[in-house]
Amino acid sequence: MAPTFYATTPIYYVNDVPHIGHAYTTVMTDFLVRFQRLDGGEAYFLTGTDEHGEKVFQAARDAGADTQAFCDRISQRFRAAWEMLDVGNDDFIRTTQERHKKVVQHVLQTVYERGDIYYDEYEGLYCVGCERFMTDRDLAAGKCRDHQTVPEKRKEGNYFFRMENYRAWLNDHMRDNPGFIRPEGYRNEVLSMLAEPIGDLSISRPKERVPWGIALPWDDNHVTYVWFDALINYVSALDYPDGDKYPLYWPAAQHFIGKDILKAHAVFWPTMLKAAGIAPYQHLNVGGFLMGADGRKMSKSLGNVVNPFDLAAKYGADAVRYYLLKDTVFGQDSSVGEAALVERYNADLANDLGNLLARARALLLRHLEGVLPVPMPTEADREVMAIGRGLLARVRPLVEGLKFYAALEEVLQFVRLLNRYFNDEQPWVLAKDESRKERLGTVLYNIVEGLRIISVLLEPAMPQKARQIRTSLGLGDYSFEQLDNWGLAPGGTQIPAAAELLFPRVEYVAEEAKAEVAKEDKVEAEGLDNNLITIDDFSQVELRAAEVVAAEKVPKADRLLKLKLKLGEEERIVVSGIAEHYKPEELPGKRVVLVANLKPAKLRGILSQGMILAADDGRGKLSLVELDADVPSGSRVR
RNA sequence: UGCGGGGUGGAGCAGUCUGGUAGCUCGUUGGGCUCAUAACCCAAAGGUCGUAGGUUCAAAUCCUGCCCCCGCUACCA
Repeated sequence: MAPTFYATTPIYYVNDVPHIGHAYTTVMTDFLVRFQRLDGGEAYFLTGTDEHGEKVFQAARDAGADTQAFCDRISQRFRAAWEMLDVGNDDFIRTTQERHKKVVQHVLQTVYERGDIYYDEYEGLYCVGCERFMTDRDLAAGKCRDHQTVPEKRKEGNYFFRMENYRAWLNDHMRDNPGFIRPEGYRNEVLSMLAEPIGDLSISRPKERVPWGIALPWDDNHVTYVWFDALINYVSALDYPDGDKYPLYWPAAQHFIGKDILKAHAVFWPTMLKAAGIAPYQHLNVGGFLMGADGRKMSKSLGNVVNPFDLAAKYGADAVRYYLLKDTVFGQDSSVGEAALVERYNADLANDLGNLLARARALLLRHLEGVLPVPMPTEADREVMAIGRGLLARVRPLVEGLKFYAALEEVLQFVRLLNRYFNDEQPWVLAKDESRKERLGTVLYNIVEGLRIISVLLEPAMPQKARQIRTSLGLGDYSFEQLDNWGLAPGGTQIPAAAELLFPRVEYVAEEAKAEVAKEDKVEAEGLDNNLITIDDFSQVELRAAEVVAAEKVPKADRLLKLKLKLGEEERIVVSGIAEHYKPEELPGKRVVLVANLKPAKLRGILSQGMILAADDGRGKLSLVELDADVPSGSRVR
């Protein structure tokens, strides 16, 4: 690997508490950093929190907290989270720190003076309730989704970064440096973004609207937009431009991110760097998403959310780290769950690795007084020795290619080979024959020596357990340099008589998961108590029986059906999102319940005059509320 | 609707860029061993690599059409 390595995770936004997505990216980064260090290189590892912007300001206000105090609290939760997962970051930057603000202003000033920032007025739809401009997705039928009000047209002055001017340069840079963004799929995605104009980037917000941010150095009435602020953390943490760390580490910068923030890191950030006269980073390593055990996006209503910190408390940080590295393919979406973790843990760690250590220790203690002998290798030992010596050479390129799962599997294959060797050489039989004591010693030595190599190669994934393996064999620490030599475990070493079981087998009890879900449901139900409405509130809703006269699919919409309803003499058109649950032809004749006094809204160009009721099972399945056929249409429903 | 990812033995996944023995883990069946955490070792069964075409001496891999699943997105009054 390269002699120096500067690795960063994203700085995590404090409007959310740490979750498995954060943990995933952070563990991958920590693995690579530890690998690099053991491989004789130098590494500097940065993580931190992103604390400015509108959402944080609002979240603090909603929580009734002082903004900075709110940031302090959430930021601390991230620190604690990484401690819990044994993440060995060198620095933890916060965008509200003075050292960061200073650098953001310096970079802004530089780019401004170079003429790449200009002022422009922007007119858009502004919702007073939300206190922000609306995008198309915030609007439904011309109204704000949250406030049901028509937003007003408003003008706002903003500063813009001439990002478009750097599009051609970035495109060329990516062509010249194929590994700039990896894996390749994400590189292609960015290249296709760059094939079309990317526009200029708004980099400021008026202070009266968003007071929580870093003031622009030349205009105190504006604060820096969060992305322009946040991305700079990667250099501000190195005390750019004058600090010692900057020239040392920046040329070796590698960012690790999840695919959700690809554009900001692959397009905004390199063009910002170029405009500021800073060299681009070396690599952007993009990870996929972790899905629930069912392969679907994690969500509370699906009950498939995996909490890595609960798992770490239950099975240990190393088990969680190993699982995330071994059972996912970096760059691709992977599904994760507790049952799969337990299966992986039992198969790889308890049965194969832990058990190998236990059986070797048992024989050493019983027959050789716990003293590691000096080996006398024979022909039968050649395969084990050769594969053990060559292990690092096979693992390293896999790690460099970000194929962590394959790198760990390579090590596990060697663990399995040692178990086979154990069975073939039958040291427990050798022990019964005093004349074969030397052979017994050699076999046990080879297994210990194999475990030494294994423990060092697993150390980036499982720092605690790796040391525990060596401790229970009376061995100290080693670097990768000491792995291609067979025989470095010193003969004569006394192994400790007692040692804790390395990885006790665990059992996954599915019932516990169910109990958790029940608990969550209960909490949600209690939450509703505070949300009670009066009978008067309810009577404002006019529900009526209606008969479906006709139904047809709305073109170019997956979920929508256009229904013609009869309410006594009256006819109504209603658009309903039930197309995935009901076929148009099965609806005519059904008596349904209509919310008759709902304000009409346009959907896919069709005016919908009301809404029909359906039960939602929380798993995306809908079931219409139906009435007996003898209820006359138009009847009031109460 | 647009964009992206995926469909490989019973389950979960590699392999696809750089065509040429379909690999790993779990599970199943039979056997071995008794040092060890009911673990370890051996053997076997089980795959028309979503589908239909095309290119090629040769396709899981390259090209085209289609089907299905997932994510974001439009759309759930």
